[in-house]
Amino acid sequence: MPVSRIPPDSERLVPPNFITEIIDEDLRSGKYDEIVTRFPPEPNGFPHIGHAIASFIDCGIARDYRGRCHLRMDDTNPLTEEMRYVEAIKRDMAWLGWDWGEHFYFASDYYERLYEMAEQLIKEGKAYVDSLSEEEIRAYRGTVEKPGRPSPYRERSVEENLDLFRRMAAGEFEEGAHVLRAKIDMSAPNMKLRDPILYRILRAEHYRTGDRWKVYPMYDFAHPLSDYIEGVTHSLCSSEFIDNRAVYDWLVENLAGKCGLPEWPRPKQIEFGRRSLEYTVVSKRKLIQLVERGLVDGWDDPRLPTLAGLRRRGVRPQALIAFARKVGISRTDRTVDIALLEWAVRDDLNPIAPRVMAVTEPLKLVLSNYPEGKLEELEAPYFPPDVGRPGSRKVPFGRELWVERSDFALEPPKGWKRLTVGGHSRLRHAYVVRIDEAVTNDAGEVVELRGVYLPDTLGKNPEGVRVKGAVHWVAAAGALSAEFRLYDRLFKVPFPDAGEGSFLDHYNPDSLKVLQGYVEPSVAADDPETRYQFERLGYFWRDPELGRGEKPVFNRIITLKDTWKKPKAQKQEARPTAKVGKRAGPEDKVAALAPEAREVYERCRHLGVGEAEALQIARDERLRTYLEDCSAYGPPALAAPWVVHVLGKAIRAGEAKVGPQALMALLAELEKGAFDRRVAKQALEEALARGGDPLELARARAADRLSAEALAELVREVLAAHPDELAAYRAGKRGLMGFFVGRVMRASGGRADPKQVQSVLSQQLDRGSA
RNA sequence: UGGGGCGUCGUCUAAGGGUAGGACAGCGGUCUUUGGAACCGCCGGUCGUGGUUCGAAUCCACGCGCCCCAGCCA
Repeated sequence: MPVSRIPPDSERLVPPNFITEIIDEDLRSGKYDEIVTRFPPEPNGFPHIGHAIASFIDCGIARDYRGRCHLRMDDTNPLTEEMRYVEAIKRDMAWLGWDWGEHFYFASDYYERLYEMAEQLIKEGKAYVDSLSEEEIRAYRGTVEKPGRPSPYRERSVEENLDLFRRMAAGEFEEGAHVLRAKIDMSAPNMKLRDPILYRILRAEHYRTGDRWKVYPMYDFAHPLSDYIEGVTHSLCSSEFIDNRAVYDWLVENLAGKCGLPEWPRPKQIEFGRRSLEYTVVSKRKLIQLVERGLVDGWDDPRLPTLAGLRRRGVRPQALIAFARKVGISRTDRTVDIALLEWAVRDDLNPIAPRVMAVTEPLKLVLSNYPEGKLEELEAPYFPPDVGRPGSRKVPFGRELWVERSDFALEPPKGWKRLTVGGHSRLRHAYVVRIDEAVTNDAGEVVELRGVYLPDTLGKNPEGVRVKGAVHWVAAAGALSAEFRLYDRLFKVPFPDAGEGSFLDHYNPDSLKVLQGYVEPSVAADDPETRYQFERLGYFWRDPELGRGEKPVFNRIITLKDTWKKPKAQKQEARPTAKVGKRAGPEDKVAALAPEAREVYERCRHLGVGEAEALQIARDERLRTYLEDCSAYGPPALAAPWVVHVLGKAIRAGEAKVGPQALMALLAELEKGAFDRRVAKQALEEALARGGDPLELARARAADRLSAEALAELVREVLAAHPDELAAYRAGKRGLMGFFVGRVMRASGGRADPKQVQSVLSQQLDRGSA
C-alpha cells in the first residue's frame, strides 16, 4: 500500500498553508495513510485561470505528499455538458503538467451506484419522494429569515417512496412531477439542510449515457459520494461550498459502510478562499457574451483568461504554476493584482527567450555615408551577459534601415534617450548613428530620417560624443514582413464587474492592436514554437493559428517592464468595497442595557469589577450565575476577569469543566503567592480542556519551576546566543525585551515565571551596558 | 433584521501569546550596447473600540465591513 509522507518545506510545490497543516496532522495521527484529492470540473465550459489555481491546489498538494489527484468530470447535469469540454479540460490540465495516471473518472460512471445509495436512504426512511411543484417547494423552503415547513409528502411510507422513485427512474413521469429529497430538517437555519433535493427527473440526452437515465443526481448528492467511491481523503473546494459541507457530512455518515462503501477512509471537505484576477472576467456567461458579440476572437482569443487563450497568447504553463504559487492559499476570498501574473510571465520568459530585433511601426532611416548596395553581416548574441546563455546569429546591416517610429522625437522631452535630430544613438549590436534630418510630409508627419553612421563604433564608443541610448532596428534589405498583434488588458478597469451597468461598458477597445512591420531574417529558420524577446518591445511568439505560414504573425505575450513611462496611469477604480470599521458607540453600551442587566452591571461595579467585565457579565446570564456562585467562596472582583476571559467561552457554551469552588480555591492560592499567574492560567486551561482540579495542576506546575540559579544561567545562555539582538537592545531597541523573554520562556519549556524572567533579564542587560 | 465564512503593507501571503517578515507593485540608486535583466536601498500594514496579560495580529467582548446560502445549477 502506498504511503504518503509529509514533505519538507523545501520540497513543496505548494507553499505550506492551512490545508497542508490539516493534512500533516491527519498523517501524523494516522487518520489517513495516503492522501487522495480530486480536481472535479463540470464539463460545461473552457477551463480558465481559476481552474489553473484550483487544480494547482488539488493536484499540487497531492503531488507534494506523494498521493494521488483524480481528474473527475462532475457531470450530473445533462443540459449543460458536452464532450468537447471534456476534451478541452483534459488537454489543458495535461498542458499544466498534471498527471492523473489511470484515475480519470466521470460522475456519470457512478450513476448506477449512486442510484443504489439513493434507494438505501429511502429504505432507511432518510429520503422521500416529494410531489410538490417547483414553486411549491420554493415556498415550503421558507426564506433565510423564516424556517421552512415540511412538505405534505414528507411522511410517505418507505414502500411508496421506493415505488415512486423506481417509477421516476423508469421514466413514468414528466419532468418536475417528483423529486427525491433527503429528510433532514426543514427548519434548519442552514438553508442547504432544508431537505436538499437529491434527484430530479430530466428527460434530456446525456452526452455520455444518452437516454439510459431519466433521473439525475444533484451536485450535493453526487459529489460527496463520488469522492467516497474513489477513496478521496481530502476534498478541496472553494468557499461558496461551506454551507454544503453539512449535507456532505450527512451523506457520508449515513452511507458509511453501506452499498459497498468502506467504513474508512471517509472523505472530508475543506474549503479555501476563491481567487479572482483584476482586469478580467471568468464566468462562462460573460465569456460567452464577449465571444458572441465578436469582442474577442473565440474561446482561445489571446486576451481571454481561458487556458486556451493564455496558451495561444504564448504564456507557458510554468508561468501559471509560478503564479499560483505566488498567489498562495488561504481561507479568504481575494482578488489578485494583475501585476503578479505579468511578473510571473516575464520571469518565466526572461531566461529562455532569445533576443532578436523587430520593428512594429517602421520609420525609414537612410545613412547617407553608407555605400549604396553594401550589406554587412553583424554578429549578434541571442542573450545578454546576465542571462548567460550561448548562441548568436548574423544580422544584415545596410544603408537603409527600419527603426521604431516611437524611438524618434522631433521635440524630445527631457530625459529622452533615443533618436533626435542632431543626437547620437547606438543602433543595437551595430554602429552609432547621428540623425541630421527628419523629412516631413505636408501634414507635418515625419516620414523618413536621414543621418550618418560612425564607422569606427562597432563594439566601442566614439570619443567626444554623447551616445544616447540604444535602439533596435531591421535592415530594409532582407527584412521579413511580419504582422504584430499587441494585446492589452481586456477591460479598462480592474473590477469590470463592480459598480453600475454592464461589465461590457468597461471593454477596452484597444485591447488588440494589429501592426504591420518587419523582423530580422534570422527568425525564418527558427522553431516556430520559439518565444522571443523582441528587444525593447516585449516577448512574442508566432500565433499557432495564423502565424506559422508564409508571413509570420507574432503575438505579443507580454511587454517588457517599462520604467521610463512617466507617471503611470493609476488605477481609476477603487476596490468595490471600502472596509473602514466605524467607531462603535462607547458608553451608551451601558445605557443600552435592559433594566435588570443594568442593575447587575451597577452591582458588579460596586464590588470592584472592571467596566468591560461588568458589561459582559451583565449581558450574559450564564456568566452572571457563575459569578454569583463564585461569590460564595471569595471576592467576585477577584474572579471576574477569569470568569469572563478564561472561562467565558466554556461557560457560555455550557461546558465549563471547572466549577466556581475549584476556581476560587485556585485564585485564593494565587493571591497567597503560592504560584504565579501564568501557572494559574495554564492550569486552568488544562483543567478546562482535559478536566482535573486546577489547584492541583497549578501546584504540580509550580513544583516544576526553575530555581533562581537555573534561571539566571538560562538567561546568560540566551543572551550569549543572540549577540546581535543584545547589541541592538543596548543600542536602545527596548522592544527586544519581549524577544528575550520569549526566548527564555521557550528555553525553559514554560517552567519559568515571566515576571521573574524579566527582572533577571533587565539585571543582566543593564550590567552589561554600564 | 436567519445561518455561515472572512478581515495583516496598494496587492498576495507569513508570524498560531514573545523583534509584524517575504513577494509583487511603487520610489531611489548601481550597472548596462534592451529605459529589459541583475544588484543595493527606501516606502508601507494588523478593520475599530474596550478588556485580559509582564507581553496581543494571535485570547475575551462589543461593534464595523465584505462574501456565500432561499436552482429541480455546480
